[in-house]
This record gives sequence, C-alpha cells and structure tokens, in this order.
Amino acid sequence: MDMEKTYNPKDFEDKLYAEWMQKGYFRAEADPSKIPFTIVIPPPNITGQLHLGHALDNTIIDALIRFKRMQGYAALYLPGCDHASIATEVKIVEQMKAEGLTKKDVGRDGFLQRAWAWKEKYGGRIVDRKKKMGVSCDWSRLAFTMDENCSRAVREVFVNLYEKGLIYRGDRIINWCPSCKTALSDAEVEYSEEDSHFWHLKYPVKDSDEFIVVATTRPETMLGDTAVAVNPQDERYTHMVGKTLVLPLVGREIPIVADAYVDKEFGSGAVKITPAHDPNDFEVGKRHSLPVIRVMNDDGTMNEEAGVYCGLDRYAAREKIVADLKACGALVEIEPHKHNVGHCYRCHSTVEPIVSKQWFVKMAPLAKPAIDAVVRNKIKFTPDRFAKIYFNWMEGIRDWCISRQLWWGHRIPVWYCDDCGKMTVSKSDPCECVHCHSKNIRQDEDVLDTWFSSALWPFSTLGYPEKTDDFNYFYPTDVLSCGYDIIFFWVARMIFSGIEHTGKVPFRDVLLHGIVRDEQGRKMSKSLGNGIDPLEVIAEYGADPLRFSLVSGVAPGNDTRYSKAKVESARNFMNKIWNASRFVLMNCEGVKIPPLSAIRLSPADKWIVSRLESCIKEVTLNMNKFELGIAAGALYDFLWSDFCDWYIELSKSALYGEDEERKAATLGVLCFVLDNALRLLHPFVPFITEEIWRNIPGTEGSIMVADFPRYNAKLAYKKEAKAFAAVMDIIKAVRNMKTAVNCPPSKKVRLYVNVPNKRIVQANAGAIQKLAGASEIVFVEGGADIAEKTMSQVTETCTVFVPLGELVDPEKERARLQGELERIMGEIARADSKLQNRGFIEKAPRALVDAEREKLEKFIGMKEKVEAQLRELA
RNA sequence: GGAAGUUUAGCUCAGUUGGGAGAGCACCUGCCUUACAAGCAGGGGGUCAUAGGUUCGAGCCCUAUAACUUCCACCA
Repeated sequence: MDMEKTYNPKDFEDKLYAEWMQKGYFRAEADPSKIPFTIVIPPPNITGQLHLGHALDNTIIDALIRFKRMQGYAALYLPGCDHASIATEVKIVEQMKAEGLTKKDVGRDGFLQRAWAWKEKYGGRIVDRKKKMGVSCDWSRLAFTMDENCSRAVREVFVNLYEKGLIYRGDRIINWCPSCKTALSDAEVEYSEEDSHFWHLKYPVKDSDEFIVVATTRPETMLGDTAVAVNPQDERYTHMVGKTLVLPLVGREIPIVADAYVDKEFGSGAVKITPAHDPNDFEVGKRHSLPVIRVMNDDGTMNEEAGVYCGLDRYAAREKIVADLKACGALVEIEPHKHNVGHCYRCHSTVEPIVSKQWFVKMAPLAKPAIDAVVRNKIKFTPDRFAKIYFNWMEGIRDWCISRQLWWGHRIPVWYCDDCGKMTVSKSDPCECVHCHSKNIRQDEDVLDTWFSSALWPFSTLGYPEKTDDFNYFYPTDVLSCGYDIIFFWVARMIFSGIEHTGKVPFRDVLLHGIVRDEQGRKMSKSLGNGIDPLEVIAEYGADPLRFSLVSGVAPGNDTRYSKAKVESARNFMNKIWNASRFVLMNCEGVKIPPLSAIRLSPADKWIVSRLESCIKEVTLNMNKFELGIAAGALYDFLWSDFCDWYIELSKSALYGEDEERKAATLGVLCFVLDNALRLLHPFVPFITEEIWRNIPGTEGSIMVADFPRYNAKLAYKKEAKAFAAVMDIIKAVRNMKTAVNCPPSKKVRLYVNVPNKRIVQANAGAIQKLAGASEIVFVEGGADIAEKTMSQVTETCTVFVPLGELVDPEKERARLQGELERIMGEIARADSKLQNRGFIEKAPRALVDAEREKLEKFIGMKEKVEAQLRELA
C-alpha cells in the first residue's frame, strides 16, 4: 500500500463518502431479523447556516448510529430540514425589500413561490453540507416539514385535536411581534433586563378632590385603561372601591375595582388595568367584566382608539403622552427602573402583549401524560437533571398559541362559511360548508407555528398517519439528541404529541448536549461575528479532526469551547494513527499474516492484547452511557500511549530481527490490534478508519458494516499484563537515569538488573536493549556483586543499575538517590499511617487493606535497596 | 422571586458505587532513535472556590457561603 508520509484527509474523505452512498450503506431497511435503532435529526432551518452546534449534534448522533450499525442493528439516521416559518418569511421579506417589493405587492401565491424557490436553493444546500461531516444519514428518506407526508400529518393532528376539544380559537392576550406582525407562543419570547422607568400617574376621582396614583412601565397603554384595581384588604382604598375615576388625556370614566391580584405592598397599591395589553389585566378585566380597549395596531402604531395619538409609533406616542400628562399635572414622578422586556426570538423587536383572536392548543390534558412518561422512566433524560427542567415547564404550562399571521407554513385547515358563519375543520380541502353546504367558504388566512409540525417529526417522517412498515418498524425512535436550548420548543412538544397521536412515547432517551462556545467562552453569534463555519474547518483540517475535537472532552449537557488548538490536537492524533498504520502496513508487505488464533503470543503481545480488551470494554460501556467524551479519550490513550509508544516500539526488535516466524506473529498481533482499534474508533472518525482499515490484510468490505469489537475475556491476560510491567519498568528506569545525568538516549549502556521474573526480561531483551539504549543485560542479585560503580533506580518490580562511567558525577547521583529515598519514605509513612488506623483495618474492604499491606512491604523493600545503593556510593 | 449548572495545573477540561490527584495545550531539558518534528524521551507545576459536617478515609456525599453562567417566572 502506498501511503503518504502525512495524513491528508482531502485525498479520501469525499471519495469515501461517495462510495458509501453508492454502495447504499446508509440505507436502513425494515429488516425483521434485526433490531431497529432510530434517531431523527433535529431538522435544521432552511434559512440557516451550518454551524458548530449542528456539527456537534451530527457527530454525536452519527457516532451512536455507526456504533449501533456495526453492532448489527438496523440503524436509521433520518435526515431532513424544517421550513422555519417565521425565520424564512423574514428572509424572504428582506429579499423582496431589496427589490423594492412588499408582501402585498407579490401576493400570497407569489410570496409562496419565492419561499419554495428559497427552499429549493438553500434547503438542499444545508442538508447536503452535512455530508461533508461524514454523517451516515439515510438520504433516501430525506424529509421536509412541508412535504406531502408531513403536511398530511399536520392536518391529521390538527383535526383530531380540534375534534377532541384540545384546539380552540379565542380572544386571548398573546405575545405580538410588531415587526414580524404575528402572534408568538410564550416560548418564542426572550426576556432581557433593560433600563427603563416607572411613570407614576395621578388619576382623579370624579367629582372629588381625591385621586389615586398608579405606576406603569408602559405609559402609552393608559389610553386603554378601563379600571384601576386595588387590593380588597387595603384599608387605604376600601372607601374608594366602586367610585369612578376620570382617565387623564382621554376623559374616559373608569371604575375602581377590588381584586386580590393587587399586591398591597408594591408601589402605591393601586394598579391601572389595561385588559387589552397585559395578561394579568386581561384576567382582572374578565373577573370584573371590564371593556377591552385595544389601542395599538399590528405594526406597533397607535390606532383610532388612541385619539390624537392615532398613527404614532408606540415609542413616539409614549413620549408625547408623557409630555402631555406632565403638562396637565397628572405625572407625579418618573422613577428609574430596571425591568424585563420580552423580545421576539427571531427579530428581537420588543413584543407587545396584545389581545387577539388566535388558535390555541389546550395544554393541561396533554401535559399530564407527558409528565407521567418521564416520571415512569419511559423516557430518560441524559443528564437527568434536565428532567427537572422539563417537569418545571410542563407543570406550569399555559395554552399554546399556534396561529401565526404569516404566509409561509402549514395553513390552518379551517374554513369559514360566509353564509352560516360556521367553521369547517377538515383534513382535506372541502368544497363546501359542512353545516349549510354553501360554497362560500374561505380558508383561515393564518399558518401554524413551525414547532407544531416539528413536534410530529419522529412519526410524520416515518409515514404517520399511515401505519406504514417503516412506522411500525422504526417507531418509536430510540434516542433524541439535541441541544438543551430546544427542550421546550421541541423535545417537550414531541413528547406530548407522540403520546397523544401515536399512543407511544416518541423516543426512549433524550440525550442533551450543550452549546459550542468560542475560545473565550462566548456564545457564537452573528452580531459578535465569532461564528465558525464547520466547512472551513473541514477544508483546512478535515472532517475527522473536527468530529474528534468536538466529541473529545465533552460530557452530556455541558457546554464546550471550540478552539483551533483542539482541532489541531485531533488532527495530530489522526496523523499519529495514519503513521502507525503506515508502519504496520509497510511491514506487512510480502509477509503472510497469521490470524491471532494461530499465534503463540509473546509477553508483549499478551500485554497489548490485554490493553486492547480493556479498551473495548471501556469504549462499549461508555458509548452505551452516551459518554462519548470518555470513550474517545480511552481510544486516544490506548492508541497513542499503549499501541504507538509502547507496542509498536516493542515490536521493532522482532520486525527487524531474523526470526521469520516471530516476525510474522508480531505482524499478526499488530494487524489484529490495529483492526480492532480502528473499528472502535470508526464511529468517531469514519473516514480515516475506513481508508486505513480496508488495507489491513484479512479485512474485507467496508469498516462501516464490520462488526464492532466485542470484549473477549479469554484475551484479557490480566496476569500476563501485570508481569509485563517489569519490562516497562526497566525501560523507564534507564531512560529516567539517562535524563537525570544528561546522558544522550542513544548512548548504549550496560544494564544490571535485579528482578524476580528473569524469564520475562530475557524474552524481551531485544526490545529492552532497543528502547532503553542498552548494550547488554546482566542479571544480578544486588548492587554488591557489580564490579563497577553504578547509579541505580529501584522500581516496584525490579532494581536497575547503570554503570556510572566518567559521565556521571557521584555527588549528583547521591543527591538523586537521596531524593528518591525521601519519596519512598513518604509513601511508607502514608501506607503505614493507614495501616495503623484501627478504623481502616476494621472497616475498609479486605482487598483494599491487603493491597495497602502489599504496598507497604514493597516500599520497605525499595527503601532498603535505595539505602544499599547509597552505601555503595559512599 | 424560583431553579439548575460551573468553580480541579498557566489555559481548556476529564475524574464512572468515597479508597494513593489526570489528559491535551503551554512551559523547561535532551533528542533529526530507518511510522510519525502534526514526532520521541524526560521534567516542573494543583491547601481539587471557602467554611463546617458525615466517615476509618472526601475532588466525589450533606449543610452553608462566595463568584461566574444559564433557564424559568414577570409585581403594575
């Protein structure tokens, strides 16, 4: 095999992806002989740029999918994208604005044409770009929230909910975005604290000198006041309840009402009531049958009810009203005040609570089973602390406003009859009113909240409402992975929707990850300009390094920081694997490689095989626990330290030796370990593992569909691995001593070794000579039987002596040994104090106490040996 | 107002039923050792935020405090 000296992902990533596609490896079939494993993608917006959040999510999901696929599951990673009603509509409006056009100019059909054109152009692009990440999505099932099937599911669900009385239409206070000119759900409002004021206003009592002071943060809403409320227990005001106030500027007569909602202690204890523009006031208004006077238009300007202020923008009106109030003496005080202001999550305009006729989903009956499902562990959150957040939201949930005054989206399947005035709610487009059979029917102008269709994603993409084979086989899905920032928008709504419409929970596990932040820990955002385009990272470093860097060091639910240094470190790891493989494969040329079962394993072989098995165990365990960061870390350590730094180096004496059988055996072990390691690693870094794996002698086909390694207890070789430590200790000791005296590593030295297990040292003499830079190894029983002056190192398994020669200063060596002695004395003191502790002896597990005794003995032995060395030097 | 998370080496972070503090990067020293300088070998560096408690034993469990971050609520 011809391998370049450095890892160059460009040479093979695209090529391999095309090949996987062509071979159909991503396709998941409803195969009764297999167990299904399904993950649906969190559908990206068709407006969106691919960002690192997607990259993280894609990597996590793809790693899980590839892991399960290799384990023999029918693994389906279902891709798609979201029409993103508001976000897309905003983009199209911007696009038209650039051409000097408005929605009105192009009309609904013209607008939708543009939106679909946008979807064709960009929707495909964002999904396609994910291919660069190496994700093994089943592209034959690519879904879109507005495609035929998803739209059918939306209608089905809407009508069913309506018929059950769980969808209703009514006048409620909703969050209104004056810029997007649509209603928003509670979840779509983001609050942030802003510096503002309390304006204290004086409302005079009719035909009296008395007055009441109220305070407001939105003085312009006073035009819509229809009462002032006080607490019924508040003695300051009891005598005034029932009296009439005259609203300044407007002159409207409004009552003083008593309502327990008012907090006596807060402010003046009197609250102006504006039922049309405040949710609490709306409730108060209902209780007291107050008129609802809306003073604002949909675009945030004041309407005819505002009288002289009509036509002014809400903020201009505020200024003028404050000035006028001041002029007429009604303004008592302006007090600085910080308060939380709601903003549209798409355009960030300040939202206005406004009374409006909208469609709602009644949440209480849906929330209950959705809570139960998590309580009874039918759905498990990872990390489980997010279950609490979920409960908290679900338990306090209010009805969901689902109608949007937009054009791009699923149009509400309700038709109004111009003749009888009744509604027809239908899964298919009706041609007449179901009540009076009139043909004069008009469909509701509004569309549904984007999240209404996203909520159905795990089943609408699998064929629902039809009971298709796919639906029966792949649903419920297994894991839902996404960022914790969309628990409310998406996860919670999928849970109650799945339960309500399919009778089953939509997934068994919710795996949440954090946000990918920039190097300084800031959120990546357009305004900061600190966003990173994954495609640029891939172009520079490759997809595998990006994937590995994203996944290493992450824990579920935790935010993670992106840095170039991390990607570089991952790239270096890829390069390391590349070169280790190059080394193995180069040496394999022209050699018949025996299978592991035909090899008589050397101690070193058993050691690395043992390490491999424990790595398999750890990786598998952690993948199952969704601890991808730990699994990736275990692989990094195994491959770099155990395999490259130790085993490959150890293997060289055999590979460059004369013994052909041993050489072939060593290559057999190298290939065995490399093969397994690559398969373990494949879910994280699919490209490089595939590129190398298929060149390993004995492998066939694609690593994508190879078996994931299984732990084999017969290959654990625990005892042998432990014994092998003596060999490694000798090598480490010699290196250590050489460094301590500035002796070049390449300088060959004679070794004297005192070790109980001579056999294992003898068997690895070649490797020791090579790795430690030794000329010969002489076994001794102690320092005394060596004829020359030496320096020495005592390890847990052996004592190693190296002749001092002329290079070394005996004084320095004495100092070094003295330091060593102190360290050992410290260990003895630590172990001894533990063993002197009656509580420890009596209460700690027996094995632990025994281990501690063993350590103590060992250290005492080491101490004696070091002291002997010091005497020798004297 | 309620809740959650974080606090461990200079930096970024691991630390899986409590049992001798870890990695990467950075730093220092020495190496072009025939896979790899995107490398090899060796090394320095941490009262695990603070204060109590439980325990024979606490980075880990409990309580309180502090700082930072986030989510929810929205008393005008």
